[in-house]
Amino acid sequence: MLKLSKKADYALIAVRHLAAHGAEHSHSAADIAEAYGISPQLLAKVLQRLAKHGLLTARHGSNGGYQLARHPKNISALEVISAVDGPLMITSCTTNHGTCDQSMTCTVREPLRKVNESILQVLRSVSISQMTEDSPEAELVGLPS
Amino acid sequence: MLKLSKKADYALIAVRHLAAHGAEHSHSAADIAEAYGISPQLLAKVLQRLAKHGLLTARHGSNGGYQLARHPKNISALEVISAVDGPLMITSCTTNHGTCDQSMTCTVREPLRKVNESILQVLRSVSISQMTEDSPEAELVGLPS
DNA sequence: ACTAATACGACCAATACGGTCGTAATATAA
DNA sequence: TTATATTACGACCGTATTGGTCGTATTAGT
Repeated sequence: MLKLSKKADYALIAVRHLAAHGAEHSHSAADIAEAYGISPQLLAKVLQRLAKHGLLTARHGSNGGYQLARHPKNISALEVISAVDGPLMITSCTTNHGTCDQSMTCTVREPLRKVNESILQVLRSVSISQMTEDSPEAELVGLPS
Repeated sequence: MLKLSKKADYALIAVRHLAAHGAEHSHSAADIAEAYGISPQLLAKVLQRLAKHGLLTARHGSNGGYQLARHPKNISALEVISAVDGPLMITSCTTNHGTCDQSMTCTVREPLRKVNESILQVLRSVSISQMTEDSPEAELVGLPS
């Protein structure tokens, strides 16, 4: 229903947290989870995926945890979301059409592909650092006036 | 996972079909369904919702069916989608925060609300008539260069 | 060694979604 | 005025997806 998963939500929250609270020291999954009342185990899995995709660096052991791998200015919301949820395509059968069932001569595929690309562009244009500063101005993102 | 439902897909296909195939006579749910290999009953329900939201006009009885209620130029993809899937909000807890569980002081809510608004704007900027002409040009929609 | 953390896969439970069925209402045509 | 074609609508079910847990291995610091 065009809604992003809770995992993606959590991922954004966590990454934003890392960006906002000193990019120096690492934060453990448990700490972050507690700060927002999220299940620690679930958040752990989410953070693992983010680390696997190179968005975070992980350190084991005491005083370990996660850190941003890059400057928050260079991490887009899209990266975070698709790291957790997989490639974002708005329909079941865009681009690599992974089973556009029926013949259906799916007439809306092409227009929707463009819409999809636009949404990607929106998400791509939002950086994590933009999300930390809950700027009062800065209305719509990535859109013409 | 930020994907639109099949019902929304079907709705777009059907509305586009009505726009493309003579806005004069009506088309029955069964006819449209057959044309694209969709379950007639399911499509019927979808069309009913579209009619309920004033996007289509319905006529009972023989030679009845559905017609566009407005010129396809004045029907946006957003209207079609949200008629079928309900109001489009990207997170579980945007605007009318219908149960942003936990205290969580959900830090990403505000930034995501803006992203949501941008996506709405993209969808709003795509008209059905735009979807009928599978224009080779006209790349990204609703986005700045 | 002990402990604090990540890593990861298997697994379960709840919800959402796609799809069907049955029945009523309504309009057209014969 | 009867038959037929169609919309209208709610209840229902099976399956797929997702949220969330558990157990265990691994790695690093003290």
